[in-house]
Amino acid sequence: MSTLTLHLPDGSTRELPAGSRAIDLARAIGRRLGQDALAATVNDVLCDLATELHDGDRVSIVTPASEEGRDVLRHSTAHVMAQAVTRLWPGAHFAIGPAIDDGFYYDFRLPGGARFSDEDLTRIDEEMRRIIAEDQPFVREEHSYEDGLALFADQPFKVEIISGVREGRGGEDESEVSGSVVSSYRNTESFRDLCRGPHVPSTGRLGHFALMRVAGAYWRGDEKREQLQRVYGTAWESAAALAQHLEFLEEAARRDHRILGRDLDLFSFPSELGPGLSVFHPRGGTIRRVIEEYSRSRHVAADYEFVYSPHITKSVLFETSGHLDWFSDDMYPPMELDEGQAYYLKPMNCPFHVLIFKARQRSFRELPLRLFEFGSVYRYEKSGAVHGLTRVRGMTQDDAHIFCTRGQMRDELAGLLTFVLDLLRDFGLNDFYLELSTRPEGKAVGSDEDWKVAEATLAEVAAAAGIETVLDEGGGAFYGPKISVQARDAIGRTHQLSTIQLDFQLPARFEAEYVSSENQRERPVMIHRALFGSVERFIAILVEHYAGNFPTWMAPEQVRVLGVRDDHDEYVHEVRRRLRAAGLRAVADDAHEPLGARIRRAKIEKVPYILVVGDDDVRANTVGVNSRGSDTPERGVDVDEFIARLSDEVARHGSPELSRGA
RNA sequence: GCCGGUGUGGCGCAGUUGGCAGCGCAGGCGAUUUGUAAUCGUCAGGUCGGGGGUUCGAAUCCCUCCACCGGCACCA
Repeated sequence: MSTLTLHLPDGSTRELPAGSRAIDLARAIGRRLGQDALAATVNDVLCDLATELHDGDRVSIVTPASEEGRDVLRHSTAHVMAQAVTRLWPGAHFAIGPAIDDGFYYDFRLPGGARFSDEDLTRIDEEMRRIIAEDQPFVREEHSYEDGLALFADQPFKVEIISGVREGRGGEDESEVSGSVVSSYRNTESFRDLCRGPHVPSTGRLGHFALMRVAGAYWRGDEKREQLQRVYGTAWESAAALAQHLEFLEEAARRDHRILGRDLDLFSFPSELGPGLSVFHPRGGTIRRVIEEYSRSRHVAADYEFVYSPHITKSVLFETSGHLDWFSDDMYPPMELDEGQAYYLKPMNCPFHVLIFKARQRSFRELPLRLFEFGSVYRYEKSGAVHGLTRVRGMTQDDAHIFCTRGQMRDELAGLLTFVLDLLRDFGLNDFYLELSTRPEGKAVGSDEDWKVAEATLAEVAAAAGIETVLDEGGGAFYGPKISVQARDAIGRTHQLSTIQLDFQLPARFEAEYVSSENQRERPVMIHRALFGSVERFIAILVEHYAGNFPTWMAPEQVRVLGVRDDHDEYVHEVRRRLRAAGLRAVADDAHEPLGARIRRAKIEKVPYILVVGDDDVRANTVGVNSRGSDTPERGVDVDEFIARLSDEVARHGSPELSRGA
């Protein structure tokens, strides 16, 4: 056959001479595409532009400004980095270097146990730019298993990868080795890397990258194995895209809740308390109280019962629950009391709620029984894990456990998911996807049958919710699978928020029972759920989502009242008194400073409304309104009208009746 | 826990080859009386993360511990 018929993504076909490669197709389609092309997808497989095409192939050309294109150029940039490092540190061993979100990394072992310093990043960067200027080709070569081992004989990590695949370990689809064929990419006579590809045609196509940081990383992610030196970089298709990403990182840094928490006087981590232990200051405390009160009101409306449990318990509770078997290393060590009785600080609330369920005989008529508690828990997080309010050693969960029959669980879960999403939307989060986490192999308890039913039920409910759902294989808890709600924040980052877990195990371990309509003792199903996760972490996410500009209903201080001169102070306090009488959080600033300075301070403190009052206002019973985010103040607003306006704004965001579906 | 980095008034920073710990903001006090993002002056505030060592002398050099930051691992 002398011509090939190729199918393009738009449904059209194109004829090319036999023996044509993907790059020939790109050039045939257009000169510009020929120049832009980085790789191709042939019959849904990503591959090099040099790939030879066959009659009937479905081909699309991969260009830089696409997910696949960025992946290819990031992965190729990682290879360039590996070459740069081996040039600078002859004898360096390199392990793996994949593309990741926003960039790439590569793991190295330097000769003599040397470590990268920050200055080394600059040297590596410069060397990489030299390699890019040399415009070295990426040449794919395939070798036999034995030749592959010989080629990489001086690279022990590569040898391990090659032989590992051969021995059937880690034969996943991302492998560089398939069957007996080992593929590599060669840039120069002296540098090649084991790789499945694809890569850009030559290093000259790269260059919009920045090396970010060096970090330690365990070989193969296993903490029992050697720790390597990992260099992270970011890489993009254009200088503009790179600049935009760096700007995004700066924006994220400006929103950092640890910084804003201090600047806005919300919370702190006194070193006297220890790592991961926070205190909430009055302003942060107000935000927290508003959030908690709102959550309570929504839970009341959804037929939850409110319960309370102590912070410590005898060990038997966590022996029965099984948590001591799994998590004792992550719990605060026990205190020995009463002749050797061990008491533990509680790391979670569920066993307490089971005891409340078991406190008396339960009838099917009581189910579903929904027990809610803002439960403070303590977990001995490893020292390297604590992070601001998002990973702490003491936190409060908005925790509830729902006891229901097997027949009820599907509807209960479906209703719960709606409840969760509604509540999160009320806090201004509205871009979600779900994650379905299944049985963790090797660390799960319970029968296969129970797990199957639980996973299937959750999958069904997730599907019915009509929200994008991704599978998290093996990510469930030891006692059951879970759905977690992932929320995207104002700058597009995702945070795992609510988790909903289905559990057949704890009721069995505690021998929880209810009496059915047939007068039989039956075992209830338990649903664990936390909507905020931890209140502390939720607040951290909201601080960053809003960049500290909390909506008025949550703002610690809603209004600040300033007089133009101090002889307006009496009226200032009068206005403040009326605002507070209307239930608004108002503060007067009567410091003897110029108005501009006091306005500036209020703006920096992100107060939603600044009221300025002067002679005209005293005379007319009005205020000047300077709203956050607006640079044109309103003058002469009637005080009662302002109060009504603000009360309405707060009520619309903060009441269950109005916010639900409104 | 592991790898790397950083610790100087509340915050942000400066501090030469080891030689009297400084600046700005914030804070107190006084003056100023201001219509929409910084009035002026003045005062106070530090065991330079803790401990040990070297030295005539340490914020500075060495050891060690702690905390924090970035990752890894972990995350009921």
